[in-house]
Amino acid sequence: MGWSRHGPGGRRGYHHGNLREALVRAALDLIGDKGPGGFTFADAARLAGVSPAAPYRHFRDREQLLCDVARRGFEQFAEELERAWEGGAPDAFAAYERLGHAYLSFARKEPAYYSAMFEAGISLDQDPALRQAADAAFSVLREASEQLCLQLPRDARPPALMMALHVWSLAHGISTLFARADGGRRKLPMSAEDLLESAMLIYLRGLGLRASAKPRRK
Amino acid sequence: MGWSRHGPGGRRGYHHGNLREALVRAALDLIGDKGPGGFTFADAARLAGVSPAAPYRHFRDREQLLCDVARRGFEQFAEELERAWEGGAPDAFAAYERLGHAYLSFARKEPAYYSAMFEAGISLDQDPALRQAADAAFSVLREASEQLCLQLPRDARPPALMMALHVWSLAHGISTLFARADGGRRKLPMSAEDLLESAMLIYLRGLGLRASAKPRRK
DNA sequence: TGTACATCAGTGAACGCGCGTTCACTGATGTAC
DNA sequence: TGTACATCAGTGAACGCGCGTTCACTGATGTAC
Repeated sequence: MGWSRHGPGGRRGYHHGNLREALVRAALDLIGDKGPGGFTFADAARLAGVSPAAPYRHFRDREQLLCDVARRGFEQFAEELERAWEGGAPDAFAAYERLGHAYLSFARKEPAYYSAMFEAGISLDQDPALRQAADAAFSVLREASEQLCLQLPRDARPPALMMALHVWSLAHGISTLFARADGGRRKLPMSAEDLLESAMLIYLRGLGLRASAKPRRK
Repeated sequence: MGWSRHGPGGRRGYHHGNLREALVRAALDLIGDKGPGGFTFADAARLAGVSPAAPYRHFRDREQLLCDVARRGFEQFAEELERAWEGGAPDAFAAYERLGHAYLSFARKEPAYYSAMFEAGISLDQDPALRQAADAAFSVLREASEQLCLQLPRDARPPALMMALHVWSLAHGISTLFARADGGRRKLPMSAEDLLESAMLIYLRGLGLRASAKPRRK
């Protein structure tokens, strides 16, 4: 089955119509099932309903397809982080927490993208567009950190880049250890979301940051 | 070459003498080179200098070999963490920091073990000894957290298990993102070690913990 | 101490399988005039 | 509007390869007596 050319609304006949997209979606499906190492070019072709030679019209090889998947993943990731941060409104502290939630939510909702982005072992250097997408995603976190830092007195501000790296590491660690689709490898006394939120609160308190005292009601 | 039967001190002849060990070491070598997904049973046999059928005398299949590697990894990991913690002497705060360093140091020094343990996708449930080894490693961190918590006034103590999970996630995130043998995917303004140390300091400060003020000189 | 025998731990050939990749090809689509 | 032709995006057969696994086997080792 999969996204063969016979889907409703899709073109039919000799030409698939949108094979490139179909291959990407097939790859995502397969990565979700078997991990980034377990997906094969031939499998993707089969799932898309074309012959094993067809993918070569669109991707040089398996690696390039994976790379494309990762790039799309980073782009979507950046979008979702951006949407969660929303310029730091209404206040930076609350928005920063939303950012953390969005990170975890993406890892949970799109495990295949997340695998391709972080666990497929592809180098960011092999494609400028990939690196750019990855940088864009990280920038959201970095800029949010910068803005949040502004709430501290000038002489108590940590380097925002370091702060971003700390939070990223924390979110990535929790995502990979506890937020897998398979329910994680270890029983937790709390959800991965709560785990990240509590860790971020403690970390931010360590920096001298606290939730603003203003009432949250609008 | 590899650990064939002709190594100095090894037995020679028809019987390998210590094939089981040799296969484990070959697997580690291969995982180090190509990741846990890239190693094959046949490859391990070749590297150990035996026929492709020989490994079946010692391991049911590739999965079981991987599982054995992971178990050994956790055992060594637990040992090194234990050694770093050293009962929390001379003071728990300093020992806790050593624990963080030991975590990162293991991930850096034994990337193949680390991959097998955390990235090979093997379930901890498939082998009681594996789970036990993994639990033992985590226990070191949990017990250290408990002990460190005792330095806080009773009404300000966080759940030690949560604290252990936070620190583990942080260390794991930094290890996988920045402490890979390939130098990491991203240029850092600081070493992974410094990154972890600074994050832990901030986190612990957030809990109300600080380095003891006593002079460290003996 | 020597011998017969059981058991252990390898061999090497063979198999079926699926993958990546190539090739000449062909049906479908788009465009110039 | 119609036709010729170039280009595009697929097909399907074929290949070499390495893997996992099995099988009957055999050399080496250990043990009973």
